[in-house]
Amino acid sequence: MSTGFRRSGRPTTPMLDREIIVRSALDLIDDVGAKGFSVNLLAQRLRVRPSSLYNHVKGKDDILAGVRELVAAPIDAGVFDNLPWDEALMSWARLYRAAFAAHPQTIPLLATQPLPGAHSTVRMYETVASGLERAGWPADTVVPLIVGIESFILGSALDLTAPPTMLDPGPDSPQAPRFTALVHARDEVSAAEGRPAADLAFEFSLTALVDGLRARLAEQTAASGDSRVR
Amino acid sequence: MSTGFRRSGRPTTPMLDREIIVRSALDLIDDVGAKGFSVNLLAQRLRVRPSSLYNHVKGKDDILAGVRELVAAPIDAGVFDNLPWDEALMSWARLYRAAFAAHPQTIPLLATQPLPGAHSTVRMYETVASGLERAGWPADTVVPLIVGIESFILGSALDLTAPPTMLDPGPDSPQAPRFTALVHARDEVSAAEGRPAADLAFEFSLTALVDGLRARLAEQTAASGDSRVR
DNA sequence: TCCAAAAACGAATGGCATTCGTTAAGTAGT
DNA sequence: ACTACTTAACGAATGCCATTCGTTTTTGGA
Repeated sequence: MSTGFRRSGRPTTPMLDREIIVRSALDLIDDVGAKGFSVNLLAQRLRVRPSSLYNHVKGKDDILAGVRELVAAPIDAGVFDNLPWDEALMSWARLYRAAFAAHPQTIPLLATQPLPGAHSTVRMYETVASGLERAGWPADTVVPLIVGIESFILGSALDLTAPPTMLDPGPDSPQAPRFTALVHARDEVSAAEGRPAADLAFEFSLTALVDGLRARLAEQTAASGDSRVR
Repeated sequence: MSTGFRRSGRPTTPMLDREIIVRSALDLIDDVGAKGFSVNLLAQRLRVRPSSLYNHVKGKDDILAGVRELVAAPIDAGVFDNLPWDEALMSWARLYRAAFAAHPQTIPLLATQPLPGAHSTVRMYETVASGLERAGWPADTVVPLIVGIESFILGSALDLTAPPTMLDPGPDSPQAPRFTALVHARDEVSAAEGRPAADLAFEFSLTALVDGLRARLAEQTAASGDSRVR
């Protein structure tokens, strides 16, 4: 019968490994938010002293890198192998945003820190880039396109962390009558369709962005007399 | 002759006010980066004990809110009063991004924290929203449009904090041959034009986004038989 | 069987934001 | 001019944080 604490010395069965730590960290962030997350609290949850974690993990940044991999895991670029580039791009963008939307509390923690050179990440970029190149995008435009849409996705993810309604101090703010009215118009549509306003904004701009890209590609292939597959 | 330190008690001439603190904070962040910034270090720069700051400012978050106002000050939505909506939107987006690009170290600090309800911010939204409404955008689409383009801008600002070149581990990474080649193609264009790659990506996608928006508006006004100014 | 590595603890370090009590100087009212 | 209040600085203390190091115990391979 355990007395509830453990003396010094290696335990008979290990309490920790990287996997356990990282998964528990994600749970903790989901529970207490980015601001509340700390290594000490994580150790407490794992029934372990904070210093024990450092046998498996380099430090807080390393833990967050692991959390990032976990959150990003469901982002599958495989759609680029099966769909036309424009449909694939939209699917990928939705998956990407949905992955972060599933853990909105992690966004402030993960958005800033530079992305990991993890294999999975590089493989994803390779798939997306190859798909766009195959579709006929000029070599020097593929990476800017990816960077641009990724910026949009990440910015939209950040938007998820903002308070749900943009601004609504008093019954209506006399400072910005038009803006206030337009926010209400948006909210009504959101309520009528039963979808969060942030989702509608994302779809609206994603559609516009991809429409614009389609037009640009058509223009470019017409000008160069190029004829590629899809 | 001062001995270099000050005893307790109110000083003969005040050392601090909110303005001084906030401006110095921005300078400090520009110098030492988001990670290096701390209230203690700021106090040290101001030749003052940390606790003195709390006579003028509520805390670190309050300081950052002030920094945000400072950084965002040059974002002028006045273009919406003088230009067609699409040109105004692009000008505004460039100003917005440039404001953050002028202080890239602040981005990790400011991107996450929810935006302030400052008067200047609300006024800006009012101007933008009114401009778009005047141009014929349906009431329920104006706010989604603003949210979308703002997400893109903020995401692009975050991109500025990332290492300049996206990925380039060895001479070429065998994991992602196409992607690596396409990064190089982008870098060559960037070098040839003498502009940072991030700028080109921003312009590329901003153009596509606004192109898509233009098409959507044309479609909508045609469908509804509407005829507005501009 | 012995020994190095692994994996836990416990104590300590230095940094952090913030609070509180103290002190001294301006300020307003009598 | 004396008093009382407010202002704005200091100094000490609190409680949190991430991280390091030395110690202890157990495991697993030679």
